[in-house]
Amino acid sequence: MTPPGDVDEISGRDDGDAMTAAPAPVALSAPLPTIADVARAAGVSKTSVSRFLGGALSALSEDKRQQIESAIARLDYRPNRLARGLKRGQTRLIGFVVADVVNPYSVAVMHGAEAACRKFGYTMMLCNTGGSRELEHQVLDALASYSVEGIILHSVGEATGAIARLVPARVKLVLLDRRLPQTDYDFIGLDNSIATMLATRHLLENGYRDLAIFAEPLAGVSPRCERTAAFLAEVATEPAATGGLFEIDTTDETSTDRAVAAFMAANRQAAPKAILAASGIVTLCLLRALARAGIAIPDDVGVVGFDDLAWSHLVGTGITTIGQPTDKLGEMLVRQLLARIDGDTAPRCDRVVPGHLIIRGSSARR
Amino acid sequence: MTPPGDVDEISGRDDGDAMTAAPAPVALSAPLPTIADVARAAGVSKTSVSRFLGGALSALSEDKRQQIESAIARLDYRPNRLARGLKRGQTRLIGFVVADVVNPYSVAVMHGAEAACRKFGYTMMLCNTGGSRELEHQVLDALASYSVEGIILHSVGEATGAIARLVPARVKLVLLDRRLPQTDYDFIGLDNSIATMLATRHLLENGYRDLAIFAEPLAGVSPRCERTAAFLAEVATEPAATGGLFEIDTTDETSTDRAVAAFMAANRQAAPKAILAASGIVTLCLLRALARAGIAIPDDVGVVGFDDLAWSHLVGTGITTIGQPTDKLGEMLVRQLLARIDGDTAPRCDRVVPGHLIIRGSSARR
DNA sequence: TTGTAAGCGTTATCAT
DNA sequence: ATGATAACGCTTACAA
Repeated sequence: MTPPGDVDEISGRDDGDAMTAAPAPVALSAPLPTIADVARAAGVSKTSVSRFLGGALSALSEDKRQQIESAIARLDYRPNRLARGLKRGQTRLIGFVVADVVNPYSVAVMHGAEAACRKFGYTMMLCNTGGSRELEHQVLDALASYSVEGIILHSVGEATGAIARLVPARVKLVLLDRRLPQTDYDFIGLDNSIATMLATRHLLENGYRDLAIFAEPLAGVSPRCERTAAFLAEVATEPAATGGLFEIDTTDETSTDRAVAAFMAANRQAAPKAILAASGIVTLCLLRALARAGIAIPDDVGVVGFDDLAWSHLVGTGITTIGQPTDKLGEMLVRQLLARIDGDTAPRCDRVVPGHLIIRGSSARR
Repeated sequence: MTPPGDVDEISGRDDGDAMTAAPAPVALSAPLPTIADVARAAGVSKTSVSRFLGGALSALSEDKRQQIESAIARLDYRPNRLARGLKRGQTRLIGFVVADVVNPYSVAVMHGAEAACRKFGYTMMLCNTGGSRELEHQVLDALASYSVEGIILHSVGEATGAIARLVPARVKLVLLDRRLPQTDYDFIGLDNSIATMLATRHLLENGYRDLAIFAEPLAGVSPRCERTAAFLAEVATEPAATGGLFEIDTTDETSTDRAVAAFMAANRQAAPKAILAASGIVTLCLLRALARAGIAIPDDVGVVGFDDLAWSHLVGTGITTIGQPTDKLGEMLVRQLLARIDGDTAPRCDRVVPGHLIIRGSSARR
């Protein structure tokens, strides 16, 4: 079928390797076929092949179309995205910068975002900052150097020059979960006020009166601040209730131990106590500390935690949690980015999704 | 300081936007500076700038070196990695293809791998296959189209054409956790035989005699097969003990319920029962099923699970688990890849790391 | 030590 | 409908 002259030198240049009857049609060290190879094999110009690739079918005769199609299949050709990106400025790359990759919340959102990226033909570059400003700076620069079209940023909590520098690089940015004060970047996250109110109200309604919110050092990180503020505001609506904030260092066990001891030792012994953990990590640290101290849930203290984790209902009689639609968040982030990439110039978007309370044994009625 | 003529037209071409006193030195819609811009600003050739960038300091006069350095700083220039990759064939990109991004095991390894990538100047592209052959095929193709230099593959379990196609594309491959029969790709994972033996022996030594291993359908997936085989072999060393395999569908609760019921109803009522869960996901499903059935751990049944999860010690009196050095695995994977990229042609590497048993209450002595 | 020029694999412009 | 040809931003012979 194929004239011998057309066959692009597949002849073995291998030395030593005597696999003469190799099933793979391509020699091990053959250079990858380029658009030029396809053009030659199909007897057309590179331009025509490019048109075929770009879907400009209308400007192609059925004749050539078939020739090209078959040549592509024969050579197992696939376009080089780097070259395409360089020329067209469309890399179809999206960066996901996360403060903590092992945080189940981030992972869950990442899951949704990755799926959305793939759905829309994008590929995700993942970077972890570990909560370090320096690293965040570094990875944002790195992503920009790859000409990603957009970045989803779960920031360390403050606006940095590295973020500002994305703008001239034409990289679209959307913030996840954490707002950046004084900036007007798009934002998507949880409706912290309502979610916190829901949880706090639930505790109050179930008879808890001496409340506390455990959080990582607020340090201006928006969800921590918002949750704390909403918690205190809600507690204030119940005259008989008190509420306080305990900041803990999640990397230091004794920190949580101390906070727990301080809270449990507080005066109002008669008032049923409960703790709202402001994040999944804090929930974990808190539960560990309570276990170490031999404090019973919910008998000695009620517990509600942000972020519904897979194991929430396995601990004790189950931990009451605030769930977030993480997959949906991931998809929303990508969609928002793609809209901007497509030229959407609407004013800053600030979209929040509602959390839902999943009531389990840890906040049982008192 | 800077002669006016040297300043590359920063002059505002903005229409409408009247931010005359903008703090950012670069106009919003200015094209990014290229190596040519730097060369012009520094009064040297592109070549010299490229040499500077490439660290060819020896071939550069101190004079020009400073000029270039200052020009780069002035323009806030950063090289375009796409262009560099296209020309040099070095993209500094590594793909991580994982069967299940939300699996804590994968996440933990990813954490280590991401850190290693960054350490060595690489950036990670993350793809999730959800265990689908088709998706694996698709994402491998996508990664190849970006000319990643290497891929870490947590495969769906079988060798596919998509994997074979990476070879002509000169993409290095290293398998994580799951071997691919009939292939000779580099492999790094857990020493399943020893880890399983450790866990099984522990159960036997603690008096359990009626054992079972719960696993997802083996389907030729190597860790599942190896763990099951090692489990059965170890059980066989104890004449008074019996052991069986229960395959469960982790996406269907009733599947685990049925398996648990079947195992618990089995004859040998006198023999203390214990279950070895062959993965973190299975452990989770198992614990849920036991909770639903009201079966007490370890009184009614002992439990040991693969993969040490953050919450392992919070459930009941703690779940005995087999921990893996996941961060180390991640780094090993990247190092292996980089070695191959650097031209290492050593024969197929098959490296296993030892797991360690973390003994908690779920396997207490009978 | 420095620079010129030719590509890397695409797409886009402009002819034809 | 089709095809030269010039970019995209960079590296690298090869010259000087």
